[in-house]
Amino acid sequence: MTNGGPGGGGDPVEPSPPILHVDMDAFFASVELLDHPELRGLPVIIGGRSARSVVTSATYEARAFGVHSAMPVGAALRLCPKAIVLEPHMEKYRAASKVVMALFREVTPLVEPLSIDEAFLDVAGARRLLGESDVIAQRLRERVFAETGLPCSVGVAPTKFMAKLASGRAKPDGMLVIRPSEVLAYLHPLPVRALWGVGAKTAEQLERFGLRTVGDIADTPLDTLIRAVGEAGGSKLHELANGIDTRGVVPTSQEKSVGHERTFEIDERSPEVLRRELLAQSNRVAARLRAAGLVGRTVALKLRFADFTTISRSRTLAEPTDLGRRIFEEVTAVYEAVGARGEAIRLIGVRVEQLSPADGSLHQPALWADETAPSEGWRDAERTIDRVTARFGLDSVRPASLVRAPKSGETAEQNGTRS
DNA sequence: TCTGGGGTCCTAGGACCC
DNA sequence: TCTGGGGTCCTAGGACCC
Repeated sequence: MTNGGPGGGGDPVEPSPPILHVDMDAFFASVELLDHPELRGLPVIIGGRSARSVVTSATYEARAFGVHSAMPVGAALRLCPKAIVLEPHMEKYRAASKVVMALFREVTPLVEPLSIDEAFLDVAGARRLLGESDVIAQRLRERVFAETGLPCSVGVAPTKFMAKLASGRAKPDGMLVIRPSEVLAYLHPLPVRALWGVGAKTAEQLERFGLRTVGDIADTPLDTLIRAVGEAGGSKLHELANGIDTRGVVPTSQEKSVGHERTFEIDERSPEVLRRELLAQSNRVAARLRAAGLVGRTVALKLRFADFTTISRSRTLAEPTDLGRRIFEEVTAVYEAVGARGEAIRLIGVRVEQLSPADGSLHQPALWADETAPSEGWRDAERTIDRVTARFGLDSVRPASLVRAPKSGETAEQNGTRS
């Protein structure tokens, strides 16, 4: 309104959109290629060598054959017999992740890591110093590649959801800016599957209501959507489909749970082996809680049987804990209560939920103080183990099966689903 | 070569309290 | 003691994401 130009002149310049979504391309595979330059240009798959392992990342050369993450390695090799399979090295990926996240933080402190290989950046404030957001994004891409040799794609948009959509469309090694005025035109022709939170089941459900595109959803009354997919999902979908996404970029948020699980190469029936696995997992969960300065109140057991049916049983403690011994006690009691003794177990896992800071800042201290006092000895002992473990680098002995999949694969699939 | 491992969020029912 | 409704916590399962 303060603007001079009456009527004529150029249309007011649209502000450059404030949100960046940076997504590393085929992250694990790209990191491995740094150590194996001779494999560049070839189909490479990252995955374990056990019969039950899945693809956690694949180069674009492999994806051209239809390979994507979460696919069993065997199936991937059937599609692409010449693919080279490399075992994952999580420590390496975590280290690379730290480097790129640090580069992001040089642009703005408002960096929200979404997983090991992607993050949102709010550059609204950085624009005055660094230029328009598309310039920031392009420089960041160049910088990341120059410093790490790793390619990434960036989406630039007015909201988190649109930025993520844009980075997906920009892949690989690209950038896409979606301006506020372009949002709806961009969004509405896409299949519902493009919406955050719409997976196979929800898409199927929406299809039953005749809803195929994002535009269809935007045109549907809210109460119909809620009938289709539930209260929360319906409202979320309605907003996203109309380009509304009010979530801010939040640099830090507290973890809600910590867990470990393992799928056996061959289904396990031995109570002794399962007990030992629960003990090892309890200790690892506890060590991670202590390292993060957290305690948890709920201990959960997860079991997957030979036929893939999966159950979980949990118990809430009177007092939160970060002790492996306590977690183990509880989870074995829960396991015994299931009465699955002797059954073939495919997967077993331990998770601790309802986390809070160990210093008790959010808890009333006194009530149970007397009862917890005796366990302080154990806590000291476990802290000592943590220190020794860290000191001698025993962490790096952890099995390579601690794998987190990168976000690859999804975009190829999305592209494919368009009719 | 059937289906990993790390998570988050939502729903629904029951207990329990007011 | 024919009977309601809201709020919160706990548990189990499932969808979804990377």
